[in-house]
Amino acid sequence: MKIYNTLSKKKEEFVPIEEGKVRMYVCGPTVYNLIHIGNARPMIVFDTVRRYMEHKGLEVNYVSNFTDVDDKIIKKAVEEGVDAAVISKRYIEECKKDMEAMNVKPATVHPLATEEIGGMLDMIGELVEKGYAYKAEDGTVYFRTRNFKEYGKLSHKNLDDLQGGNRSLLVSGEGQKEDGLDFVLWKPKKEGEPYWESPWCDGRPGWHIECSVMSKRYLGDEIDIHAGGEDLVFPHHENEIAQSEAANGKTFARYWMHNAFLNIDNRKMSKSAGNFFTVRDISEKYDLQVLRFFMLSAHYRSPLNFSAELMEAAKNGYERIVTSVGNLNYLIGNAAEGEMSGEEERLLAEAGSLEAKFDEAMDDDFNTADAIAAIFELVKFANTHGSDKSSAAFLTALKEKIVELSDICGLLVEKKEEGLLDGEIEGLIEERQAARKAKNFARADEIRKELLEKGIILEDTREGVKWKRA
RNA sequence: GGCGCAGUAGCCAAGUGGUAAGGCGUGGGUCUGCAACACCCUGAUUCACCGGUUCAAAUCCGGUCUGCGCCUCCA
Repeated sequence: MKIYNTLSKKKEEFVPIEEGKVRMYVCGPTVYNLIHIGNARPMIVFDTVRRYMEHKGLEVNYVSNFTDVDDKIIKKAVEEGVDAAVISKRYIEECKKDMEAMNVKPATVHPLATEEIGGMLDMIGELVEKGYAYKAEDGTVYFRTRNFKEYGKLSHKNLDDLQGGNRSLLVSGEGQKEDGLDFVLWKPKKEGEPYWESPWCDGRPGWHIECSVMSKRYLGDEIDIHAGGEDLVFPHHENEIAQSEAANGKTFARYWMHNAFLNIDNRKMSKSAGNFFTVRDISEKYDLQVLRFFMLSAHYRSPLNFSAELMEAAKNGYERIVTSVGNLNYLIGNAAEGEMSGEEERLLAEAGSLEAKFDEAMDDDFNTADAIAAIFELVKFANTHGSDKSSAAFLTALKEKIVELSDICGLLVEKKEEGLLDGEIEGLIEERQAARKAKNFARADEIRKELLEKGIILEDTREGVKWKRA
């Protein structure tokens, strides 16, 4: 299995620290609002990475935090006149609902920044002790960036170039830093804000220290994979490396994975540009499986553009897989029991090569676009070779292959047995069948239209009437 | 200004030295009362452009154009 490592800018063979086990940390969202579709990309992408690793038999300890103390949360709390914890709690719950609808597995642990303050105080204290951090006049604790010699190794930046980019000294507190590159580990409270006591001042942690500490607490000093959106490479992840490696004296993470951004209509998504969508917005129009399918249709390191048109195409593509599985299930229900024929066994072996293609794609830095192409080829194969003459064993084997590969991508393609239709609708379907038999097609079409208005789509197949919800 | 990414059919998107996967859409056909589903056929002599290296390039090198990202909160 090869993974592209931002550190080396190369694909590297993945070798876990401990054989058979993976320690993985994914930077989670700041919970000040419903998550947007940009937040959804890393969730879906890295959940897929996890699923594939688990499929390969690796045990993945997957940790993803919620940042629940932050300026934006406080701002929102002030607006609503409630406690910051009310805001973060609310949006964590909402986020979990969205994750479930996208079929993103809950992490092994979802730590909250506010519950890890003790660890942060410890790490900051250690950094101060080792000379990597210092307290300024007002109690703010800064990281002494230039003391960490490898600073810039992840983002491949040169410290002096960064210095040039640091144009403004107007940012509050800037004047008390020893160096423009130094960043905040702990900052003093402001009136009305949540705070914790510390040896330096009453205040709250800087953003970067949170992840360093939560990763250490749940995964140890040295982990296999640290992941997040590409915008986090600098400064967030660079700073995490500096903090963790300065404090722990060990390599923080061996592999750094970053997903590219999601754009909307070829523009960066932003509230001010008015092209901002939450996952909840999308769920009003689409099954979120469609969003998941869409996200996986391109490689995670390529920018992905989102538009209404592209979502429609994704919906049609996703439904092609669902329809095929539905048809297979239908055929299985009506197929005669019995052995697979020699020809069927030969065909099944042929289909096996498509599974190999899927694995090969995923092994190559999680090339989900290629992996999904393999699923489509399997769908085509099943549609072509599965018929009412096939054995149940053959049909079942084909179906299971499609469902299993889709499941590795976190795509649910087998529709659950829908609840029984209510009597009125069933009556209409029967009436329509009678009308069709009597060649009263006008009435038959009228009923079909009526049912469509109730969200029931009818399809007359060779085997009988099928229906599905719109 | 510094650092970096990308440009493959109408659209999306794999492919990083050996002669262009897959999906969506379009058009035609089979099936079907019709519709839907499905299947068959339909698509780039060509991979932004110009040079170069090579027996061989979408893939490597140089240059040009275009779009984008990071350097500041951001997935």
